[in-house]
Amino acid sequence: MTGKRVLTTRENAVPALAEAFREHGFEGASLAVLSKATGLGKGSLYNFFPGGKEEMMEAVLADVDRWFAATIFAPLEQAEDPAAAITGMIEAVTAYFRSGRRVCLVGALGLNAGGEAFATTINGYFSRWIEALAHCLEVATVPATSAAHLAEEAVSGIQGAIVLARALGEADAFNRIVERQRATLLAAIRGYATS
Amino acid sequence: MTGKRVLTTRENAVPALAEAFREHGFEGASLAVLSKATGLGKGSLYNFFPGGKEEMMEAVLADVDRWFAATIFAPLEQAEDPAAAITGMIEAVTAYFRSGRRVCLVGALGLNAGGEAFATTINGYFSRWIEALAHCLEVATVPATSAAHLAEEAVSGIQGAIVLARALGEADAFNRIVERQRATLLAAIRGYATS
DNA sequence: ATCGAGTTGTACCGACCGGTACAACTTACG
DNA sequence: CGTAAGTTGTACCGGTCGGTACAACTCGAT
Repeated sequence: MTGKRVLTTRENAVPALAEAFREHGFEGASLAVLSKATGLGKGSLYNFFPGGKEEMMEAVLADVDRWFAATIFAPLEQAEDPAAAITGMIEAVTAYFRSGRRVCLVGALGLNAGGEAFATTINGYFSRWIEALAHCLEVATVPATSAAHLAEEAVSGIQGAIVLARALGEADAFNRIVERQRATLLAAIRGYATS
Repeated sequence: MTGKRVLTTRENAVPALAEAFREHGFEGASLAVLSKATGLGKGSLYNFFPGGKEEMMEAVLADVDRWFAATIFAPLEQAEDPAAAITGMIEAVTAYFRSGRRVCLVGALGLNAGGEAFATTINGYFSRWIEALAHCLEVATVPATSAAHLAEEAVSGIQGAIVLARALGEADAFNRIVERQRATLLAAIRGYATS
């Protein structure tokens, strides 16, 4: 226990790894790419992440999950002000995904095979998001089944907005779609719960 | 011009290539994978696709585009019976994507970098889909701006449904979401065009 | 100054990558 | 049957993959 943390890098490198995985995918992000992205040599990377790429991705996913839990899930779950929580979610998501220019790491990982190793993490990410949003809607006037459907649709819609905005190279498409999601959710809160 | 087509394979191999690209992505689909998927050796593959993987993907995308144009876009564009065209679109899409178990090749290609080489094809696929659906809605009572928004939202929603169903490993999620899209579109046709 | 735990770059490994070359084969036509 | 165009498997190329080994280095504690 002499040298503690000389330059403290492991947690420091995670955001750079996340960006690299987002841009190139899990299989596409070679060690050369990850090394350049972090500024660390292979030796350093394997020193911090002995499990290799898989452990790096696990660390990234844990970091992403922590961020979403604190910034998005928690406000929805406590839901003292449902409308504000939903508006906050939309704004946070728009900023985080940079209007669709930035890919959702978890969603993309679930699409391409090779993400099977992280299946439970991926499932948990979306499950918790949907449940948190549904709970927030239930705290408002929305009945349980409608809340579940609306939540599922909103989370799905955000993912679709990312795909479409990327495909069209049109960030405004993301903003438009997500804004409509917000309006739908807020309308439901105000008592227009559909069947 | 003696040997015509001995076993006529080029067009015959495209569906197998498409499945391989869907399952492994563009970068993840190695020549070994493609060879096994098609049952053809590397020599045969390069005989039919001298441009390598890129030409194979182009052929696959052209095939996908042909299928969508004939099965989905054309009925929307002629739109003699808008409601029937929309219901047909939803049913065809559900069958094609196997309730989300099957990935949308074009959407996934747009997410992961490396699909940049096919950017215009990807853009065209989604643009035409949205425009065809919007035109179909316009043929019904829906005003132009609402039609454009609804169409954009529906196509985006289908992509999101694929992402979510895959992430949750729950095919029913796809069916639920897509069914709601159908209901929304048909409701709009019946005159409930929103702002 | 010395030591040792922690950190880093670099050389290297076998495996596999996309792609090429080419000999062996199949087949239609004369 | 002979031949040539078309098709196929296989060996091979340089390069890169993920991962390992290890010597050189940093730096706080003594």
